[in-house]
Amino acid sequence: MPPEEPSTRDRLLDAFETLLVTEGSRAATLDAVAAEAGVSKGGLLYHFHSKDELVEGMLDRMRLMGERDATAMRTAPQGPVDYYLETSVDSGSAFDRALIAAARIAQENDERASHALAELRDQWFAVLSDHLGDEALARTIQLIGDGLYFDDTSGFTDPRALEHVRDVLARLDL
Amino acid sequence: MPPEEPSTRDRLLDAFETLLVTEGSRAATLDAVAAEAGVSKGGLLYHFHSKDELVEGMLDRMRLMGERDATAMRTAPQGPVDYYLETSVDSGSAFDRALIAAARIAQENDERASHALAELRDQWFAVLSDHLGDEALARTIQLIGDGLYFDDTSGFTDPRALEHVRDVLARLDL
DNA sequence: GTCTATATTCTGATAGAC
DNA sequence: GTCTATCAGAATATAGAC
Repeated sequence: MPPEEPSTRDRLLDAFETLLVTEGSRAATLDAVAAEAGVSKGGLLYHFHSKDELVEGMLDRMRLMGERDATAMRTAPQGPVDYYLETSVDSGSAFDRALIAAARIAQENDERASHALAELRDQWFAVLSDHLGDEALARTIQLIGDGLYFDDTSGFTDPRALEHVRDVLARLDL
Repeated sequence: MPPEEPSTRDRLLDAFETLLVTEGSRAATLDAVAAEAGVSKGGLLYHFHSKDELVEGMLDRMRLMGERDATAMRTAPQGPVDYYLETSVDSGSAFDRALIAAARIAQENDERASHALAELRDQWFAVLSDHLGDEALARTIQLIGDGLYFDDTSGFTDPRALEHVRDVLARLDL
């Protein structure tokens, strides 16, 4: 069967994430989300009764994608380290967008978002640590990934950053 | 002479930064900033005619602290690398608070904030690169610093992170 | 399921008293 | 320099028509 059109509900979550990522949390109003998704505010509020429910819907979807990502990382042909570093620079994937959006929400002092992100990080660290058998190295690589991610989402783009990291890791026989 | 009391102007900038860092940009309203600084909204608007001027005042103050930080990094007794990594975990200093606050503003699509932060990053990279004579290593260390900073400001605290990084850098004869 | 209309509160900003 | 009073517009949310 052909791929289904995204439901209005999913288009609303997409719109919410897009606004959070590109314009920040102050711009992600119900009005703006509805307009971005091409529905009225009343239409939005039928699917999500409040802004809080919009946040919860977004985090639920992110957690689902997180499960799949951890599996992909464990079984990646290039190995978990390279998979992790590659996916730390924003590929524009739906998962990346969800992660950045959740980080924006977490910064507004939202415990649910902070907690969901912390759980994802713990999963990633477990995969790296299991694979490398070296906690210090696993943590350092996670920090490099965090740095790549932070730079990328902050607009500090160095196109050669990943190449430089691989160069340095090679000196550690990785 | 004794240290001066902070001016109302400085207390307003402090309050703005504190709210941005602890509760995010949505919470940093003029009302909230005035209350946090212990003045009325009218009092605030005497010193800063608009929210935009508040942002500019904050960035100006941050740039000033940035100049001093770059000098301190170049002349640090423990060397630039360790100085940089140490100051990448939030020490609670006024400069750290300003950096985090500026990052929050930058995320709201503010070019002035993004540009000011990019200039600071270029200064830090120049000091690291000059000292190490190795661009790949300098960039990797900057990424680790970014990761430490990101984790710290996101509430992902690993008290042994810095220790782990030092361990790995030692394997590179640093 | 989606829309329009409306109520309520919040936000940024002005004017003018003290 | 700081305050109170006030306003226009935005933001979240409800009610009810279609």
